[in-house]
Formats: sequence, structure tokens, C-alpha cells
Amino acid sequence: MPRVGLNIVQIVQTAADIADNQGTEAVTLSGIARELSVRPPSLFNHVKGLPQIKRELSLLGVKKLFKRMNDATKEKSGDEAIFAIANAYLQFTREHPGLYEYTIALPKPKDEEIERESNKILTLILTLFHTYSLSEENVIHAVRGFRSILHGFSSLEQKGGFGMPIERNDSLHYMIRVFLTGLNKTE
Amino acid sequence: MPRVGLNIVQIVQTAADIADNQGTEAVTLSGIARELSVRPPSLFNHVKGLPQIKRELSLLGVKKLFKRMNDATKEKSGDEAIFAIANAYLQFTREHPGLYEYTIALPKPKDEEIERESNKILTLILTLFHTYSLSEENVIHAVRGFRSILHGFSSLEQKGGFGMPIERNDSLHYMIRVFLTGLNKTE
DNA sequence: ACGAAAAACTAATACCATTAGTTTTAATGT
DNA sequence: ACATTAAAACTAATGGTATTAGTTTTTCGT
Repeated sequence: MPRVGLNIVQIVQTAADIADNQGTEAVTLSGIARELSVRPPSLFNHVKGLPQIKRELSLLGVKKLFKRMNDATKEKSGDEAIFAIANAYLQFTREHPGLYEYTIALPKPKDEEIERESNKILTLILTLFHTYSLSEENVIHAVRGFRSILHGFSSLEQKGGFGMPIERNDSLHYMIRVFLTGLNKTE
Repeated sequence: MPRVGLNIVQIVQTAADIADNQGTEAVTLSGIARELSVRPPSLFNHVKGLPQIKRELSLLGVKKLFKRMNDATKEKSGDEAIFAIANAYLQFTREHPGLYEYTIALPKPKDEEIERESNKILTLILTLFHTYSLSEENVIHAVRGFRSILHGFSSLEQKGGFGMPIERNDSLHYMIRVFLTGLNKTE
């Protein structure tokens, strides 16, 4: 019935924008409040505190990332699906570098809801690698390898770790091609 | 001539211990001062401030990591050297999770000295991959791939990203074996 | 034993997150 | 239209952080 003001969605969206544009270090209650033309304590009417905002950022990030990856694999399979999902992953990490960090740095007592969303990503990748003829155990190893490549590449790219004047997208595609080739020829 | 007290080495070592044992978030001047039984402003007699301490942590981390990697490859070549360097890398990230984070998150105007040390790691890996018969450009791609695997695996492992009950070391060795096999069979 | 250089200190400023308590606002029912 | 009232937003205060300025203390070397 009463007065309507801010809501948690606006707050989290503002926090996400700050994370993407100024880095996760800049995600502060006072920064968010400034952006929303409000005093910091006002935010407590809608969220418990900064830890909850970070938890929401992790959830939002994992959800968005899953959607991108899932959409990318629609109507595709095999190598084509793998490359498509990798491209979607990189597109996400480049558009949302801040949010992406929160999808990796998850809240420390495990959060049930985030864990579920996170598992959807894992299951999606798992499905893709089941079409390769690998043992049960090697499928897990392969998925971990693929995730390591995606995250390692994204993370190093974000931190400016690739200095040589060679197209980074070519590197990504090369390493995935090498990995897939190796999968077929190994064991 | 005058009074001798703390020095920058003790301060940085204390900061490194805190980073490894309590996480990089816990690296604060007040925490370091507490550990050294001193008041926070006293630290300013030896360091410019927290940013310099973080810069020193990055430098220390990159130097230690290079030493581990370099030692591991002594008298080795080919696949053997690759596996040895990967094991050394993982040993470092597991022993020094905090310091390792600082080797990835480097200070933001590039630091000349850190850049030099960092390049020593790059050159070391580059040398290893030169023994495989790859084009100039593909060597770069391969090095980026190897670094992505190492960093991605380490980072995901640290964040608790590998939940399945499968030995993680086996996964690391499998993905490297797959990658090396692919290198030989690709192009 | 003493002087000087530098260590360590106290005090103060300026952020930050958070809590408690007060005031303001506006959606709703009459 | 307007009074009710729930909740939004506010101010004030507390305690944590980094940092600067200025003072006191210590101890190395003569």
C-alpha cells in the first residue's frame, strides 16, 4: 500500500554496471547510492548489505552466462557446438568483465540457488562432450579442460596477459581446435 | 647510523603470509601492522602505502613462480618438460594461493620490473614450445593455450569450481596430454 | 655520554559499511 | 478530496579502513 521507491533489481543492475565499467573494486554501497541519487543507508531498506548485493551479482552473472551458452548451442552439435559455446562465453566475458568475475568468485558458504544455476552450465558442457567417444572419467577430465581453457583465456585476456601482437580470437580458436583434435586422438 | 626497526622485506613477507592464509581481501595495512605489533602509520616509514605493498607482492610472486618453473625444466625437454613445468605451476598456486593472485592481478600502470620478470616466464614457455614443429604464429597460440590451461585450472580449483569426485591432478595431466597430442596432429 | 637520524607514536582527516531512530512521502481506503 | 499508515529515505552515530602531519622515542655511531 505505501510509498514505492527503489527496488533490489535497480540496485543490483546499478552494481553490475559499476562492476563492468569501473571494476569489481568499485562496487561499494556509497558508489551505488551516489549513482541512484540516494544516501547509503537507504539501500538497507531493500538489501541486507554489500554481501547480499555481491551474492545477487553472482546469481545474475551465472544466469546470464548460462543463457548465452545455452542459446549458442541450440540446433548445433559436435565441434560446431563447442566453438559456438566458446564464442558465446568470450562474448559474455568481454561485455561483462565485472559480472563475470562474480560468476567465478562465488559466495563462501555455498548458495543453493547459485549452485543450481552453476550446475546448469556444467551439465550443458557435459552434454556436449558426451558425443565424443570418451570414458565416463575422461568426459569429466575433458569438461574440466574445456572450462579451464575458457576461464583461463578470459581471465588472462582481461588482466592484459596477452601482449604479443597476435589476434587473440585466433589463439582461442586454435587452442580449442588443438584440444578437440587431441581428444579424438588420445587414449 | 640511526635506529633500526622494521624493513620492507618483513612487511611484504607478512603481507604474503596473510594473503596465502586469509585471502587477498585480508591484506590490509592494519592487519599487517597488527601482525608486526606496530601501529599502522609506522609502516609508512618503510613503504609508500598499500599500493606499493601490493606491487611488491606481485613482483615477489612472479619471481618465485618463475624460479619454480625454471628449476622444474632443468635438464628436461619436450613433453617431459611441459609436464614438469605444469606440476611446478600447480605446486606454487596450491602453496601460495594469495601470492599467485597477485601474479595475475598486476599493478595498473604497467610496472617495468614486474613486466621483465613476467616476460621471463613467457620466454621460458616459449622456448619449450619451440621444440614442437609449429609455425611462428602457432607457437604463440600454443603458448597462450598452455597458459590458459594452467591459469584456468589453478583459478577454478582455488575457487572450488571442480566439484565432481574425480582426482583433479588426473584432470590436469589428461588435459595437458590431450593438448600436446592435438598440437602434433593439428594443421 | 651524546647527538642525530629515523623509527614509532598520537592525533586528525576522510573514506567506507552498518545500525538506530526520525522524518517524509505517497498509495490506498474512506 | 483527504486522512491513514506502511515503508522509503533521511540524519546521526559507531567502528573499521588508509593516509598525513607533527611529536616523541630510540639507538647507532662517534
